[in-house]
Amino acid sequence: MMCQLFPYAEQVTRWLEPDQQRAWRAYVRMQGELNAHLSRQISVDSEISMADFAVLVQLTDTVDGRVRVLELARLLNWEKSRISHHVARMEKRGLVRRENCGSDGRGSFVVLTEQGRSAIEEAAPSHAETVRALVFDQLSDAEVEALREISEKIFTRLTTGECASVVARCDADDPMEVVAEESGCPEA
Amino acid sequence: MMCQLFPYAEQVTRWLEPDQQRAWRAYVRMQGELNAHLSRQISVDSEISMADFAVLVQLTDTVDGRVRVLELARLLNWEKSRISHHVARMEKRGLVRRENCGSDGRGSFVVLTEQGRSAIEEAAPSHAETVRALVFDQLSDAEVEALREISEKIFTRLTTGECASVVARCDADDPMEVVAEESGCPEA
DNA sequence: GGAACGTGGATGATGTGTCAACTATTCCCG
DNA sequence: CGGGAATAGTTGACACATCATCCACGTTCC
Repeated sequence: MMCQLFPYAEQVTRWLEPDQQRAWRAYVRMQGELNAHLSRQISVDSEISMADFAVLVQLTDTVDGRVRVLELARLLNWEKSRISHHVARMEKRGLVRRENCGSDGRGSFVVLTEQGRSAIEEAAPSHAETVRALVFDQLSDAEVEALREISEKIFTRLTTGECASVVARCDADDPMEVVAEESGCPEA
Repeated sequence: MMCQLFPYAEQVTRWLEPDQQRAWRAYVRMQGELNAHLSRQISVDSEISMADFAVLVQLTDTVDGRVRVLELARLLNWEKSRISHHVARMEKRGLVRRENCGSDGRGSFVVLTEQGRSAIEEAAPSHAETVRALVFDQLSDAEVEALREISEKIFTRLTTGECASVVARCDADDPMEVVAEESGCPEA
């Protein structure tokens, strides 16, 4: 590509090296395509979306299938208004329901319904299978390890120091573990 | 995590191995956070979004700053209705304008305006800097190489064979190169 | 020339994410 | 006890992506 954008002599921005540029392009392209593919797969194979799936996983992962709204936001690393809207939509479809919290008049629980439980039980196996087929069947053990290390390094950078302060989200100690947890569920 | 989802004896789904599970969790978490961070950064530091940026890059990358609508969709690997809606919004904000195509009565061009050009010229440097700081400053040369190879392997799997046929998008030979191109602009 | 079919593109409905208020409750401190 | 600050959660406006549908034009082939 010819970069025609910044023909300025006084350009001081540190652009990417050619190697970095190729890697970045490959990554961006891959993650966009992978996200799109996984979203499509789950919504075609079942009646729920990736976001629904994420919420349902968190609910399924508790003993009584009930989680406080902001706790859910924290677990998923979502904004509170996002979780609020999303729970409202899921409630309308019967996947969850809301219950008042007795001990705290402000709070409310999100509770898994039977319909919600069967929805995720239907969706999870093919989703896990897809992740395995698209990602891990392509990679060697060393590459899997490298993927983890690279991801952790970048994630650490994103969530420490001045970066973290920019983030307007619920600070989560364990965000976006959603698919990983289900997909990797080893003892089922 | 205790997987309480599928306590079925007849479970046949091949779940992920523990190592794969950790890698997947790290990846999902990282890419979610990185996407969010880049989107926020670009829209805070400038008047455009990541999607606007992507469109503007493609326009900037041609000699006359004009691209046919579906060509744009192909370049970005977007659906045609997505590009149509998005161009409409960008036109409303003065970043681009549409022009009829003389040689094909059905077609139309998307044309970069002066305002669009200054918008991307304002947005690009800090975006490139952010990508470099968040991603490549964290990685060794070997890791950059690994990231590229991993991404390419997965991308290849996504765009070949039965996978590709599921995709309802414009088949692009060079999709999502957007940020990479700008961020890596070496000769500016 | 014209019917059939493909292509370029727009449109409206719907679901989703973000931001900025806003309400209601609880906490804290004098 | 009273009053401000923090917390839990909702709401509305808006930007965005997807899907199905539609229309205008072009191509092909008879």
